[in-house]
Amino acid sequence: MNKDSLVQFVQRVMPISQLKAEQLAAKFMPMKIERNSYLLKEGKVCHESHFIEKGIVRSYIYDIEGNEVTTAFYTKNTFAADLLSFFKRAPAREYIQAITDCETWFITYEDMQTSFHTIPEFREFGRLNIVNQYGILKERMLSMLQETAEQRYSHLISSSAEIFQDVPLKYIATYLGITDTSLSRIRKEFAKKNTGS
Amino acid sequence: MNKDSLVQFVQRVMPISQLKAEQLAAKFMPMKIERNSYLLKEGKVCHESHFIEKGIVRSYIYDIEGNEVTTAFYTKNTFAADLLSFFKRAPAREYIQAITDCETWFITYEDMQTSFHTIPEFREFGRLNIVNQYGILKERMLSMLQETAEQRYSHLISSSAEIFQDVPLKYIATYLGITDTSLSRIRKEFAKKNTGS
DNA sequence: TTGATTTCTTGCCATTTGCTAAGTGCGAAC
DNA sequence: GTTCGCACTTAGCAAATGGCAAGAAATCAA
Repeated sequence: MNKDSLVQFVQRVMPISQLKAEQLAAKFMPMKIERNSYLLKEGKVCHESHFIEKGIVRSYIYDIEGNEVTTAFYTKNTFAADLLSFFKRAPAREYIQAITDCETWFITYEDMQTSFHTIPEFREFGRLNIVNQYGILKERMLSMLQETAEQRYSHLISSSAEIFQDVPLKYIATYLGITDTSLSRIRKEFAKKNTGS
Repeated sequence: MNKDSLVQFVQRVMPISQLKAEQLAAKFMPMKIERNSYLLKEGKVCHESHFIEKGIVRSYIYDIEGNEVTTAFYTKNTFAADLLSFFKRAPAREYIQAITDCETWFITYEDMQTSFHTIPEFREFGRLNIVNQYGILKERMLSMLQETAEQRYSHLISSSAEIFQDVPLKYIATYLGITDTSLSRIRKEFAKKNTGS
């Protein structure tokens, strides 16, 4: 397992030399995570941010009635962490769980703080990463505001088809803000519409 | 107009001495904004971040069908800006408009970058601010995933009653992800339920 | 393999929300 | 004061989604 994809990720986030990008990437350590194991549990402080090299991860919380609600999926070339807990050093409300076996590059909060102080580019990288997460969330917020469940499903399947290979549909349903029953119906309709084409 | 509320805001975001907080606040300049005027228009890069001293601001975009969708309300003691445009120096998709006459303390991107380089506490303040915005958005995302429109309305009215004094209901409706028709019905039901108590 | 468990689908009906259109009320402009 | 425009409400019907329960399919463990 080499760091190419992480280095390339850094370079996509901001303009930076290969050398500098490799310097940033050097601060990350490899980890293998078993299917179903947890990167984070509710009540704990999130100490690590994981760049996913391979595998699928999801985060979820329990709502007031005790139902699981999937808050995010993390796949290849994304960072999995509870940003709020990680940066505010506060207990997490979420669980973060590996859905498949995963390989990640991770950094601890302490190492990141050290790098923030010593490497200006790291600060910029960190800030842009948070901003990008914010952007993703905002995009999703908009889709909740204006789109139907079927449209959200359609977008998800075209942007993240790989999720459907490994993630149980009931998790995808709560991510889309609907019940597994509704998702099942939507899939049926969707398949009908997209068969002929 | 003095900077007390801004100084106090800084101190709520992070533990910091009065003196340091005042140093940070010193970087902000006052501005008066007229009702209905724009802090930002779609296509422009967001150059300023405004701490709202007084007044109400909303941000909105046009969806694919050309309908306005309210993306956020900003009231006293919050920062109004298009984070994505501001930090990525990219054209904004949103409009940000004053709903009432406003008074703000603002900082430009350039001044902020300078302060980031020279004042470590400013970096921390900036980062925590973004993280907090992320947290607010995440909270709202969760409410979209799990709550009914009436529950979202109920929460908004208890957390931000001041919005209802000045903001047309049709803007609040799109913020809640419903039509003004539905909001009207919900308000009727809500009033009925909460009359006796 | 077999049985048990979980996931997914389906049907029925209730509820929520949207769409369209009409009507009401209020304030601004003349 | 009258008229116009805008915001808001209301009504009737259609579409989307949820709740519940039963059954089918897939998965897991022994």
